[in-house]
Amino acid sequence: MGTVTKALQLLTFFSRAQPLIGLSDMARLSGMNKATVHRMLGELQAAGFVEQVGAGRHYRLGPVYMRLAALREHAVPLRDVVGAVLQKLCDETQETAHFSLLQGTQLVATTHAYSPHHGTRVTMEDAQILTLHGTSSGLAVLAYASPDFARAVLEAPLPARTKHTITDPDELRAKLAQVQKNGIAESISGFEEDVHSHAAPIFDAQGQPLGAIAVAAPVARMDDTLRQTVRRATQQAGLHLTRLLGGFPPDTYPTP
Amino acid sequence: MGTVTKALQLLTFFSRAQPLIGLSDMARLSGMNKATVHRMLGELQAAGFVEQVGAGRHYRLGPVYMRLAALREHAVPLRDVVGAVLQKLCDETQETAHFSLLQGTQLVATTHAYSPHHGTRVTMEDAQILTLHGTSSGLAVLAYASPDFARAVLEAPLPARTKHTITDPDELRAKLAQVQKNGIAESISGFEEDVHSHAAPIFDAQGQPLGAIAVAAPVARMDDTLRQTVRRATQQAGLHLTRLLGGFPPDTYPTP
DNA sequence: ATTAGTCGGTTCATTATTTGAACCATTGGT
DNA sequence: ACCAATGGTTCAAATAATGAACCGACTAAT
Repeated sequence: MGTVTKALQLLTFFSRAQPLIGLSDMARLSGMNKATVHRMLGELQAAGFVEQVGAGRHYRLGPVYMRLAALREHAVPLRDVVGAVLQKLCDETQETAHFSLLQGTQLVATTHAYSPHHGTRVTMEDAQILTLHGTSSGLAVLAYASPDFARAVLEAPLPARTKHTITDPDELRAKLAQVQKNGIAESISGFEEDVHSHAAPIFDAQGQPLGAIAVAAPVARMDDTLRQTVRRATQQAGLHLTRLLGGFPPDTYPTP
Repeated sequence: MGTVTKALQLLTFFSRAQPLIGLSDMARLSGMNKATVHRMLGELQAAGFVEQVGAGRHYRLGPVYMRLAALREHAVPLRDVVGAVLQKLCDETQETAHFSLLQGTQLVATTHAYSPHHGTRVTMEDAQILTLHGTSSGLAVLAYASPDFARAVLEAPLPARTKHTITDPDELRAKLAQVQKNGIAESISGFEEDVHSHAAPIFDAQGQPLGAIAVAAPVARMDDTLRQTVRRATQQAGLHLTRLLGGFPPDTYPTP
């Protein structure tokens, strides 16, 4: 492992739970010698990637990231980042993958990727508005939204898009509890007939859900093998995208 | 110079004008050997700090910055970053420094730092609203705001806070041209009597002014020496803060 | 008051990594 | 067909990274 890699690895130990790390801790965490870590932190500090909080105390992430993040966003707009994750999820599952963004109280499916693997596939309209109670994406968001928001949604009228749409608030509450337990939401024909979909929430920097990533397959194709694949891949993609967007799953989010 | 420093230096060559850099270019820019640069970019890429756009093509900034920027913001809120810059500016000039944020059409002075060096000093109210045409901060913002915004402000009634407030639109337009030329705005007793202030605009990631950083001194103390010091320090602080906040001065902004 | 165990930071001989000139294989322009 | 770029690779020589031991300062417990 090269020196640069080792130095950059140090940055990965910072987290919201541990924004300040001392020299000895860092040496322990990285498994490297204290002197080595000290020199590396010195170089990282000189470049602004890390800074020391007081006089000779702990280290924390430095001031360069705002600028670099802005440059990155300029070079690769979020749309492209989302698109790349969707493409990968789509390749892994061979089914339609889509991303939806919570805009106010509406969940809008903004981006999608189709798999060329099957002749039949679930298709999406552009900027389709998804119901919060009738889609897996909606349930994924609701399960991690603020209690106030979820209550408001469940107390409002719950239209049935299909004859399978769950419209009973209590039944929905039970479903949300299950989503919270598994970290992934599932909906069978609740929005479109013959569509079986799974979704994972995407979180912002405050740990609030900002949208969801989902995989939608024809009901007929959803056997147990595919279901396992989809669930695993969707949850991973969700965590990955959350991370890429600079967000953080809340502490209550289950680890896969 | 350590290897880590050299590798991190590579990241500084990316800019909005040059978001994609090839191996040879990078070697030229850094003055290092191509093989060295190649290995470093490889390590940076493995860590996600850089990525390759196509198959074996140019490099661009990687996906890690969103996350790191979010962590940094969590550890050090913007308020603290602004505060640190103000404190430094205040120390350098021995006068009151303040930062104001453009909120809609209102410019609000959100943070300030006082120098203990003099018995008399300019004091600020909390969340004081600054006029766009009567303060140096306002002029700094106006000079770099969109033409539509500036026109709308100049066509609206221009109240005079003091007898020195400039209220003639043409005279103001001339002043704005001067600000655009120098990159720094100046106002003498236009908002409060006996206050002589200088301000530099702060830009967001789109190159739009989001606020200003300013130094305000009693008129009596503003001799030529102090004026030079203040102008230099304010402009530097402005550029520095813009950079720290992930913003970019527009191409039209003069280099000091 | 003494001790023992931290901490951040430093030293320097040993070691392993980095370095760079020369070298491919491709590509695009003339 | 050629030339001059490009991205990428090789390997002996040069250099920088490493880590055990050490320092002084501090804290908590004895």
